[in-house]
Amino acid sequence: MPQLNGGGGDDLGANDEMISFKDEGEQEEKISETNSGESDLADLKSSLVNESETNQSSSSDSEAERPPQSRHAEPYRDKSRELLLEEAAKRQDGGGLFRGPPYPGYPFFMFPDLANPYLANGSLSPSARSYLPLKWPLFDMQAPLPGRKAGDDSRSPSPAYLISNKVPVVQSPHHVHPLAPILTYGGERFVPGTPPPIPTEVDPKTGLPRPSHTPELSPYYPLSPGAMGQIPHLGWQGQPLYPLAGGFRPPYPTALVNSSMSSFLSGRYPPHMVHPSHGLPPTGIPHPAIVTPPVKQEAHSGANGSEHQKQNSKKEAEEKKPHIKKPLNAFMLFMKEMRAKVIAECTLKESAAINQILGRRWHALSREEQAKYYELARKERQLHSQLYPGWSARDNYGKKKKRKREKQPAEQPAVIGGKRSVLATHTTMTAVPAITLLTKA
DNA sequence: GATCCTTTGAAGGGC
DNA sequence: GCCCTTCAAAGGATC
Repeated sequence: MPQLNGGGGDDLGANDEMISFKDEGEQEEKISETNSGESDLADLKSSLVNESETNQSSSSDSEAERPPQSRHAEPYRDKSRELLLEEAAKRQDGGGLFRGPPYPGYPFFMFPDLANPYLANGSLSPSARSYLPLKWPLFDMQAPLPGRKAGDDSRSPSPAYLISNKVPVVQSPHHVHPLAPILTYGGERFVPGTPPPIPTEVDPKTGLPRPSHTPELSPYYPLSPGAMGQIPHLGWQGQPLYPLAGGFRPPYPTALVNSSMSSFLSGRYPPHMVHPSHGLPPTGIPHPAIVTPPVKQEAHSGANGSEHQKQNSKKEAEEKKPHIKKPLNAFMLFMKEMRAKVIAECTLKESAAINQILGRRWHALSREEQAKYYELARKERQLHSQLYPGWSARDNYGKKKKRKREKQPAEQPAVIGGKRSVLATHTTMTAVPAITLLTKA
């Protein structure tokens, strides 16, 4: 269990999160990756292409030689890492000064007045002004981007790749904030110049009407805090953001900015109002972790009588329960951030291959960088638990139907679930997990 | 259309 | 406390 410190301080150093992952082999790998830059990408790509070569030269890969459970067998308890986390905590809680966030993934942590970015006269505070362009770079801010005139960009205001829900294979890094994926839990872009029909638009996925932001809404959302409750979700890919206190909506309640999350949530989102059975926070904005299952229209045959109807109604009631997803862990947050970048760099689209690359990059991250993701994930879990007190990850068990995996002899590690794992045979890197998977089975 | 693949981490049950 | 299983994201591949 994560050791969430219920006390006043922000528990930044959940020790159990600091898992050892650096053995000698990985250090070597890290060094090599650091030195070679993107060479690992090219290596991996070539390895994915050239199966036989990789298999024959697998001994060079340090990860392949690493004991499968080494990371878990040696839990990381480095004091220096704890100190780093403490330092991060101090920066978050005590600073009060907006500094360039060492990790842009959660700049709001460094933004002490996010909860109330308004001055007494109702205008946006200077710090909020400086923050918002960072937070929503897709907005046409008053200050144009360097080398780009405002309103002069042919890609603006509504380039196709901004409208698309899909992550473009190649996209301009100037337009998409590198952290947009993890900032918003999705890919639905906010397009300043192409306001959707008013007052509602239909979610293509759910088919349900959803409110849309209107042109009246400034990109800065300089609304009074009271008015913000009326603002519909600003998430993308149909996935709303977390509810927001204050004048605009970051992916998490701005209570994350400081350590007053508990008071914020207790005052704004009483547990009974955010209970899973309810599914919606008081703003009417569902948590991004919620996925409402589509209502199936089943043909009722009157022959089976009430028994069948009872079963159906029970089934329907089960289906109507909003599916609250697990909060993302550190690696998932990292993946959301980096996926588009990797896709753009290597033109790979297959998630399995991309995830392998991301896994290597994850290991290549410095401890400080990883700690930031761990911290972000911890906040995520904390918020999730506050929003859905009764929720358990176990609730989602069995909702994903999985095919039964046939047990395979250890001599055939590349065959998983009756299907040949191409990637596992392509790279020694994945041979270990594949084997581990089989041994588990 | 559903599931697999692939990654890491969190969580919970079983022993 | 350790081990195992499941799920979280993502999209092409496969069933």
